[in-house]
Amino acid sequence: MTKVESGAVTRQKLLEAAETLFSEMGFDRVTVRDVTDKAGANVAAVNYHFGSREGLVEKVIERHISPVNEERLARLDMLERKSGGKAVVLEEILEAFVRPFLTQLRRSELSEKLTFKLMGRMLGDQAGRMPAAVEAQFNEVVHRFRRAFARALPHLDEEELLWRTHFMAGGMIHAMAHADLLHRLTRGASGNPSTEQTLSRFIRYAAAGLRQGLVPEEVRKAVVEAAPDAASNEARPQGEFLF
Amino acid sequence: MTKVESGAVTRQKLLEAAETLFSEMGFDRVTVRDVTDKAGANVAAVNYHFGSREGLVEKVIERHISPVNEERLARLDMLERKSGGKAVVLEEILEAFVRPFLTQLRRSELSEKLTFKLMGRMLGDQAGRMPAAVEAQFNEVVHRFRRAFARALPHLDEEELLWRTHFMAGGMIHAMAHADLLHRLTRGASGNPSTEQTLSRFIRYAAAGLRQGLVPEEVRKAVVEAAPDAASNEARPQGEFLF
DNA sequence: TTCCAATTCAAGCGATCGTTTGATTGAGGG
DNA sequence: CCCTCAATCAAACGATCGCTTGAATTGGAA
Repeated sequence: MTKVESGAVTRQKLLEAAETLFSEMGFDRVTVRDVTDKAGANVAAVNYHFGSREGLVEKVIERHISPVNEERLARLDMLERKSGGKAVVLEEILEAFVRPFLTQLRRSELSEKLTFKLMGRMLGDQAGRMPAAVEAQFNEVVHRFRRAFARALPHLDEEELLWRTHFMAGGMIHAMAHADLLHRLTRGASGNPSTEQTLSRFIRYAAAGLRQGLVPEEVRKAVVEAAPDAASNEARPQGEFLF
Repeated sequence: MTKVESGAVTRQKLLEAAETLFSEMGFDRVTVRDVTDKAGANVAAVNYHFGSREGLVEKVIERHISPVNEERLARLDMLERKSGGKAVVLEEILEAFVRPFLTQLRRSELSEKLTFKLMGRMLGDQAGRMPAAVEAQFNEVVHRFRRAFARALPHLDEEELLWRTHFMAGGMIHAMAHADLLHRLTRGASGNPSTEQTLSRFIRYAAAGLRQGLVPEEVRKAVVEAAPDAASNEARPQGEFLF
């Protein structure tokens, strides 16, 4: 093993051990020694490679969240380019919003259920543990998707939309956090439950809830054409909340 | 102050201090000394009155969750008695499921936003912090409401229902956990946002999602009458998950 | 008043926390 | 060959953790 490789290997082992432990026990219950023991490294390794315990936590979060948010924005970009000025279909927005988590599944070294549990912990967490860069990314995601939802659901005022998107995000986060349990409960009942099927279930559920109260198509069209870009001059609400 | 009162007062102060701190910082980040300092009590008071730190945590959880679950079951009882054998309307089940949290608001000494935040933490938490009695209560709640939902939504198979109810519960929990933020974001936009309005929003959102794909009434009736009690002999899934 | 039992208190227990230190290691370049 | 320097290590740092102890305090019973 070369000299430069050696450090990178330990660093990687620390990250993987931390990810596993964080997903199983939560960020607060895991000690630095838990991580270094599992990684087969010295106690000082965490501070050497990540500066501090919190530096390790932030790196773990960033490595899992950033690719998701990037793919979310890329997918939404593509949808909006494809639709050419018209509102994107609600189900497509929802897919752009959720599918990146499945992509991340394949990228990760962790098992499927641990990855989801970790995601659930990161998003459900109230403490401000997000690195500044990730938080800025979230602000962008929130802003972009909010506008997309607003255009796809022109019958909802700003406040109603805000609450409904929160109900939606909460369902997604909660389902991820407990995906292992749900899969265990349903296994055997109908064969092997695929994550793909769960994604489809969620999109159908959320789309119905978001659309609720939708006026008939003819009326909707009239409203949209009367105020085709009413959502563009909205005040951008300051972030703080995650998706 | 009488002798017997004195101990009860300190005990109460400890509980209230703990509730506030837990809701603000989470169960893990609060130390025993944080609690006793805020309560103006001695460090030993927690161990004297609650046996241990964990005993305090369990008492706080029990005091907030148990009344909610009791009211949930009482409301569902009443609905089922009222409907006389027929399936209860979905919106009524949802109200029986969520409204008890608003009742608890008035019972609590904490502010509205802190109570909700505390509820969100307790329900969203992955760690098994629930006292055994509360967990047994949750099992009852899950079982009873699952049956009620199954009867109100006969077009859904067991697996689909399980996922949808999880999406529903996640939306509720997430909204409670971030209720303070949401109210802050929407305040001013449309006057004073009432919790009552939020409850109504949630019920409409969740009902639409749960109903999604519902077959027309005539077909549904035929299905129900062909297998009027198919849900009664289901295997009762072991608990573990909360609502 | 005397006594008792519940409660509160200051002090400190051992354990464990995140972090630091200074020595040691070992592969790479001259 | 020796020197360099990133990397790892054992050891220990001060701080803080939950919890215990034994004495002091308190109000009500005898």
